[in-house]
Amino acid sequence: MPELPEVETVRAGVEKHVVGRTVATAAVLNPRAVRRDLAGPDGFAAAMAGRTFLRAERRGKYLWFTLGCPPDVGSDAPTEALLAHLGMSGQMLVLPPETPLSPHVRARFTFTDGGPDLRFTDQRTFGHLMLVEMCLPDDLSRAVPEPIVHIAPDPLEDAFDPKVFTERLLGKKTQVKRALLDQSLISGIGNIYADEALWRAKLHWARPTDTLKRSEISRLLDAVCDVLTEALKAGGTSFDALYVNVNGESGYFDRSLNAYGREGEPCGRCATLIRRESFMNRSSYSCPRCQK
DNA sequence: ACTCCCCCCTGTTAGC
DNA sequence: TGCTAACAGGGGGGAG
Repeated sequence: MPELPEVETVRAGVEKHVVGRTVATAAVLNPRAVRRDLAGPDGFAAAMAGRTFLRAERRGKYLWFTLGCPPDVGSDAPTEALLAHLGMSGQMLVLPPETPLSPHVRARFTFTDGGPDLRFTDQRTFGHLMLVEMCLPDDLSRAVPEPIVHIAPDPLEDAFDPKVFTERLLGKKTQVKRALLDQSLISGIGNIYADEALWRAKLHWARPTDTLKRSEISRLLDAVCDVLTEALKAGGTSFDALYVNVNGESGYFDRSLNAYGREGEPCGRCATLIRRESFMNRSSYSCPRCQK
């Protein structure tokens, strides 16, 4: 599942292959891929033609490409971006134009240089694309696409402030894992890395946030940063491939997981068997001894 | 205003 | 063997 490390891997890969190139044609093969774009499939496709990919950026699990305008559009037009979320199964494939379309290609961009296509491929269609305006959030920290101004900074970006996070966390009346998954509080963490960070910090997922000590929050943040950084390092080895392929389930970081998906296997610290508990109609994995 | 939960979707797998 | 049901889970939006 694409969480921050996987999305960053995709961002870096796409940056390498499409920045500086100009879209010749855009085609939406499944309208659901642009369901959040008010212009609809035809409007989206028409508006993307002639645009130049300028920069590839990311916050949490969202990535976007700032766009240059065609020459006939005034340079004072607001900065726009192609915003993407990979959902559960989204991929950004860079492939030669003659490559046959796989059944799950949802949107396709060809380029004026005749080079490789960009194909948004998404088996389960939880991901989406939209053409949006950039805007500055209230704290003026960093320009982001308008639809994601409510998404908090992720722990690996400069705009992330541990003090702000700590105070907001302490003010919440919820469980610590719910808070980690709340993208408006801290972004980029999904079910896998939440369990991994909680295991490293020796905290149980159901711990009420308003009972956390500041030292525990600090430990948790360190664990979050460590696990995301290590996973990013492991996932970053595929940058040189011609296409950028992300499949969280077969990712390189699998071997390094200490809790997630390891029900019945021994804890790496104390050898107690890892347990699985139901949580929000999903699974939470933890060590019964280390994470009381 | 805040928290919680359902639902969107499809391929794989477990179970009867 | 063949079918159904559970499961994977990000996040919007509505209910409470």
